[in-house]
Amino acid sequence: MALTIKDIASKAGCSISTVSAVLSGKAESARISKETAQKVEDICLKLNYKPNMLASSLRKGFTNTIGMVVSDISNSFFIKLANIIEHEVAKQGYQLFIAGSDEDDEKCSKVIDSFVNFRVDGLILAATEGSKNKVAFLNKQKIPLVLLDRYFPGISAHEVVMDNYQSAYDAVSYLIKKGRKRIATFTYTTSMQHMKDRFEGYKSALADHGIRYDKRLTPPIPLFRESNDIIKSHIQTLVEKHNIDSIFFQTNMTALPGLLAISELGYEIPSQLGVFCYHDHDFFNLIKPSITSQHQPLEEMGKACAELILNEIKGEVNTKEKRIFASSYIHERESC
Amino acid sequence: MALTIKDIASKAGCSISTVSAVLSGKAESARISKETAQKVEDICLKLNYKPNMLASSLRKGFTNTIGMVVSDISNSFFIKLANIIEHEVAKQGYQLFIAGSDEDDEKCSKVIDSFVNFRVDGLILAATEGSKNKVAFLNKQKIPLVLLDRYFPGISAHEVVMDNYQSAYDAVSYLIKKGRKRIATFTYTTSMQHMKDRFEGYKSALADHGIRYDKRLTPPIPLFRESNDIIKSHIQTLVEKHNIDSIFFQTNMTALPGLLAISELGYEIPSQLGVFCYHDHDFFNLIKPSITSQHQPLEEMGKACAELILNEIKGEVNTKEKRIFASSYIHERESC
DNA sequence: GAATAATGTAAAAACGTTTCTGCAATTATA
DNA sequence: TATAATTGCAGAAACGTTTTTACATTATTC
Repeated sequence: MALTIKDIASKAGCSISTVSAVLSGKAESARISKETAQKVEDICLKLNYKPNMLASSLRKGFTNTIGMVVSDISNSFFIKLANIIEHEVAKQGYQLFIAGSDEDDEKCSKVIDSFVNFRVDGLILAATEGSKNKVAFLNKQKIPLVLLDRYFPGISAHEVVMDNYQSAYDAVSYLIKKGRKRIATFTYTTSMQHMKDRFEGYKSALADHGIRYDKRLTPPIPLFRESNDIIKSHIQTLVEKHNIDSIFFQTNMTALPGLLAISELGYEIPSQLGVFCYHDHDFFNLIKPSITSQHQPLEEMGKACAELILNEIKGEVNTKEKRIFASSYIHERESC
Repeated sequence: MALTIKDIASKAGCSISTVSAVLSGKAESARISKETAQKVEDICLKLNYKPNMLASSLRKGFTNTIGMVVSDISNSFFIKLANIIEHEVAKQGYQLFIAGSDEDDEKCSKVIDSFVNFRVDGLILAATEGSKNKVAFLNKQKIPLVLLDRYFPGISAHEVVMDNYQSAYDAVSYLIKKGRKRIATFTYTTSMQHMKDRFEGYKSALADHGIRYDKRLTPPIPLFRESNDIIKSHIQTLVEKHNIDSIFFQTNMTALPGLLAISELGYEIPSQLGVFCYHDHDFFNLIKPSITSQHQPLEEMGKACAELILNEIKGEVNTKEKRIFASSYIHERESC
């Protein structure tokens, strides 16, 4: 078994309380003599003592950890955010743990429970569609929580979200200004509000520019599991039967298979088909032609997220539910 | 504060040992009556009791968790592996925690310590260059460990690695067979063995095909931090001054900026410059022309990794250090 | 009908920390 | 020189579980 504070104490010829005081930097206030402190430290170093956080956290009542649940751990949007948040909270001595829900309600609930069981001090949550109750539960348990990217009408919580409506509106308006008139859009079927907002943005932009909304140009894409072929056949139909001149991809999840499909079908971007993606992506510079997208202020979002959760953990009770809105800007490239 | 087993016990009118037995599925063997068990379960459900894993693990002496440290959390190679491993170990009731070291020795050491302090039951480690001592330490502490991707000569440990030499050899041979003769290669400067192996593969392939090794075609790329410009200027020099006809990118870290640079410099792939990447990537199908690469058997590697670590945790002491070699196959596309 | 076995549960120790209280020895104060 | 304050530490309780042991009560066996 691993070394304990008790082993150190007996090697050093002192009590465990002395060791504890030294190790937690309280040697001064506990009036431990320099020599004793030094001896304890030397022994710990030599024996490579590693404190047991389970015991420590159990006793202290907090863990100095934050759990982050994202829908898709391979989505660069979330990974970049996670990196930023990780650095921010580390500055205050917190460690960030990241887990993915695979956009699955049950798994989302499970990883949240797991974090709660490990008594993380706070949670950052990019929730799944059916997590409303879970969020309500976390609220009731007064577990510090920040919702990221996704939110629920009727649930009040700290939130860091994007201006989904406006970004979509701007994107579609941009396409229209570029002369596109038959604009298809792809998103996955979901009841989540942030996606509804984007869809509304799409519709409003059309309406405001006098273009009739055509439901046939917005085929529903089921979430996950080889929707790639579905997307491909939809694109083919839309081009061949419905004469579209552009596509607005509302998510990474549809954009990446979509771009692949367009390439496989041999459609020319941007001459035959204009493309606009909601999320930016490192690779969009690499692809030829490069892909125009909305660019999200990840730095800003991550920092806001970190600040909100840390404030909540530290019990700044006065901070009433806050919703931070992040706005995007269009990264113009060659695809439309 | 959160509910405890004590609260449940008093609500149910029984002792905490009874509650514990029921909750840990030992109602039968502890001869708890059906009614009592049912009552306890009902109360837990109604009150939404969440067991405190800190206490539980402290007492039990294990956490049912595995820590995984990767060099770069945004590298799709590692994320995909992590996903596979996560699913595999979950089958046996283990939870995987993932952390990134950013290829930094100190951070790597820190996250390992953090995992050790939290008493994970095992560690999967894609080590950084200077982690040899850390690995030796983990060995000495008898902490179940599997090295992934990177290994250290002279350190014996369970390992899941690729056939770096052979993959590189095959890649370069492929380029040669396609008529390329002036083959540059890019990797980052490191003393890590897996990278040396790839380099040796490159050199052997040249030698075996009667091509003289030209050091000028293998410029050193410093690890991290805006090496993008360096890569770009190297590529330009190599093309303009050294007349290269192809590049073998040995890592994602050089391949992605490299491809971007080639695109920016306006060199034509594959006519002017052939490209071969060591790691496969989802986007390599999307880019035009699509990029030829070695394809790694991630499924196989992940499963091997999970099996090794689980065996070690369960104390199959008979399993002597094992090195699992995964071999790649060439995914032929259009870039060379 | 007495001894034995089975049933259902409670009590207590333990896991490795942190933290509060106590206390002897030394030094300072009056 | 007696009292008070300070110094340097030890002891013990507590955190929320799990697990072992103990112990009444009831049922079974001879």
